[in-house]
Amino acid sequence: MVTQSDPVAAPYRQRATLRDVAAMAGVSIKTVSRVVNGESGVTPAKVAAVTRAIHQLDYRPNVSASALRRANRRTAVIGMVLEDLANPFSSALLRAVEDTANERQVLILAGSVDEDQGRERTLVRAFSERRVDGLIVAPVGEDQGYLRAEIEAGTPTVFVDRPPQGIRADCVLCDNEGGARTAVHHLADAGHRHVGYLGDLRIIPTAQQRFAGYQRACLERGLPWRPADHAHDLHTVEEATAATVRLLRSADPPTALFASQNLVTIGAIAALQRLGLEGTVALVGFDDFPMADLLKPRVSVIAQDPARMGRVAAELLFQRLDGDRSGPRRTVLPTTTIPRGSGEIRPPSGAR
Amino acid sequence: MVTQSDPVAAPYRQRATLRDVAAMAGVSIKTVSRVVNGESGVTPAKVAAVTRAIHQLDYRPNVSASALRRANRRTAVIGMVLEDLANPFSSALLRAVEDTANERQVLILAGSVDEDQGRERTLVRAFSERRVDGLIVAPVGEDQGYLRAEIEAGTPTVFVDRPPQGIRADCVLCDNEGGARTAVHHLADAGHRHVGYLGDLRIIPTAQQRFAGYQRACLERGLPWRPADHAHDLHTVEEATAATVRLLRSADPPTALFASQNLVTIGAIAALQRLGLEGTVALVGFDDFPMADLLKPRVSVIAQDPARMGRVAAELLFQRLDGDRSGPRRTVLPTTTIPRGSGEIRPPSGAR
DNA sequence: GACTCATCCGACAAGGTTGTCAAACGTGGC
DNA sequence: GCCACGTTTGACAACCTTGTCGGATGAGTC
Repeated sequence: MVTQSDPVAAPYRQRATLRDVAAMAGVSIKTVSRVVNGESGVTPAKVAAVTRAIHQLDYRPNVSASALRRANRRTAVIGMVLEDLANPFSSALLRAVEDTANERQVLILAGSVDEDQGRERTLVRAFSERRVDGLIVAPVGEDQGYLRAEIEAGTPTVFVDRPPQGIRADCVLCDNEGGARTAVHHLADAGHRHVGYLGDLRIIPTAQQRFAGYQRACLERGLPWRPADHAHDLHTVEEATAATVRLLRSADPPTALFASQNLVTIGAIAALQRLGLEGTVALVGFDDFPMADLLKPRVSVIAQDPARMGRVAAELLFQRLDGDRSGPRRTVLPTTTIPRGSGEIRPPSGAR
Repeated sequence: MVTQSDPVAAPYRQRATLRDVAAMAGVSIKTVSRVVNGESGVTPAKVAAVTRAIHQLDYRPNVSASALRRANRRTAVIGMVLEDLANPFSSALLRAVEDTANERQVLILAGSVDEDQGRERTLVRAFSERRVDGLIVAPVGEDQGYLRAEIEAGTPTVFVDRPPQGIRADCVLCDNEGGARTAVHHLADAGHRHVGYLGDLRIIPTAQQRFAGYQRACLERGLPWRPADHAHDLHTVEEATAATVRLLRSADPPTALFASQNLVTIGAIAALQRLGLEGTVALVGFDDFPMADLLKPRVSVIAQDPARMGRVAAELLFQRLDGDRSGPRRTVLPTTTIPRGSGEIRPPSGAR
């Protein structure tokens, strides 16, 4: 790492305010305010004088001061609480919300919580202290009751990805149970009777729902129920790899795998490759990921649509901001099955 | 998509202010202010009364109003202008900056520009109107001179990934030329004499630098210079795939490829797979990507370290905010070569 | 010329907060 | 009981803006 530096320092110039512009244009500050906000009732001559002064001084309105005084108090900023800004799911959500917010000149404050409940609360508090107009929250904690005060104070809040607990509020979810169920049906359709389950932390509601979907499909297809084939609480690629290896080396290993999450799927693939079984053991993952169709075999997935989820959540939030005071709304988005190869591998002919 | 809704609406409760707390605690608002800010000179009895009132009213300080009045004017928010919040490079940068900012209770406003110069400017203006304390900008425009006013007004600005043009300012870059040069040397070491170049939009400075590195290495190793082997201005996976196919189907195709960017690398892989040449034609990509070591062959890359870049940039920004007024600093981070297989494929014995 | 009326404009207060300053209070020494 | 001194406290102004309101101006009508 190379750092170059050269010595210079210029004095800071104060930023111009309405008062400065007014002085230069020879009008009152209220008139400048009128021009800045495009209000009527200013003669063209004064508009021109003010506009000239604004450019000359490079005046920037102070939206914080404006929001403080303005009747509706809007700051034109919304807050987003996400699992991890660096993970593709969170960042796709963020990006979709950004695109929707952008149409309304609204900016986004975003933060990661990393499955830390305390962080979720401090982040919400920090946003609230900045008086964000609204919140979009992918909750990690076991109770979002603390958000009731925010919502009642007029900060609309939409939960995404995971439902809120301890409070009734707007949320946009994915059909986790249905998607997981479909995955197992898909594998059963290919002839598998013995499907392993690889799951995320059980405290996460979505993981619970996906396991419920797996369970339901097993019942529906009469697949044998063997707790030894269920690996739970896998939260990293490494954990998933290790668990997959363990599963496949057991006495009576599954002929197919359902991986309930992104990183878990990747861990499973790494394990399959290590054991040389990627062409033998079927695999369906929940949640699509980049490169899934460049791997060999190409990886079949149950895809969520985080961009759509973000868009729907943002649109709902803005409806609320536009005055929609109807009761809490719960939207469930469907999943899409993408067969690419790995999920269509048939069981070895000897398998029961 | 299923939406459920039920009809309820509660009236909004006004948010408590210093005045409300003061009234409840039976003190002046200034005393409450002192307690909130942990200033000395308040008797324990009053501190207790104020604290009780704060909890009872669920008081949230208004940091915007506070920043307006406070001497240093700090809002404890910084702005980040990035290429695309949804792409892994941008989001890794964002996340690293977040972690550094988090230690100081600073929040982040972030936005995507998508190679749109106009958007870069409107985003910076929007941040400036919110009076962010500092800016971290991955510039796309051809001139960042417009930022001089911001910087002179006391908003420290650090450029990342790409150097600013038209202004001398802090920046944190990656050694693009050196990394590209290393890639070609690596391929030449494996015996290749004929290395194709797949590059991003030539208006992007980093793309220029990487091409310069490619060129330099070709000269150093005496590799033949054939413009027909250079595909420029590839900005999507599809464009890269098409260009790669074209290159490899030409009369005298290269035996190795250097892909100057993430998406371009992925496009090249897709093309190689389509042509069945992934085991025959060597490939080194610039910038690592998830799954690179699960593909077959595993993909050799020149890795940048966006997390480190973000951390270094954030630290520099906070140094500036802490009063460091020394001259503009330019930091260049090294790249790392990660040989995984694709870059070590040897040319077919018949190749010149 | 007196009147109405609409338009344009600025004085003033307010939004939630903090910096300044001086008043009030308590303590200790004589 | 008086004074000096340090601590605690609140009144007030200010930060940058916008909402309210009333005054000034000019045109149009009788």
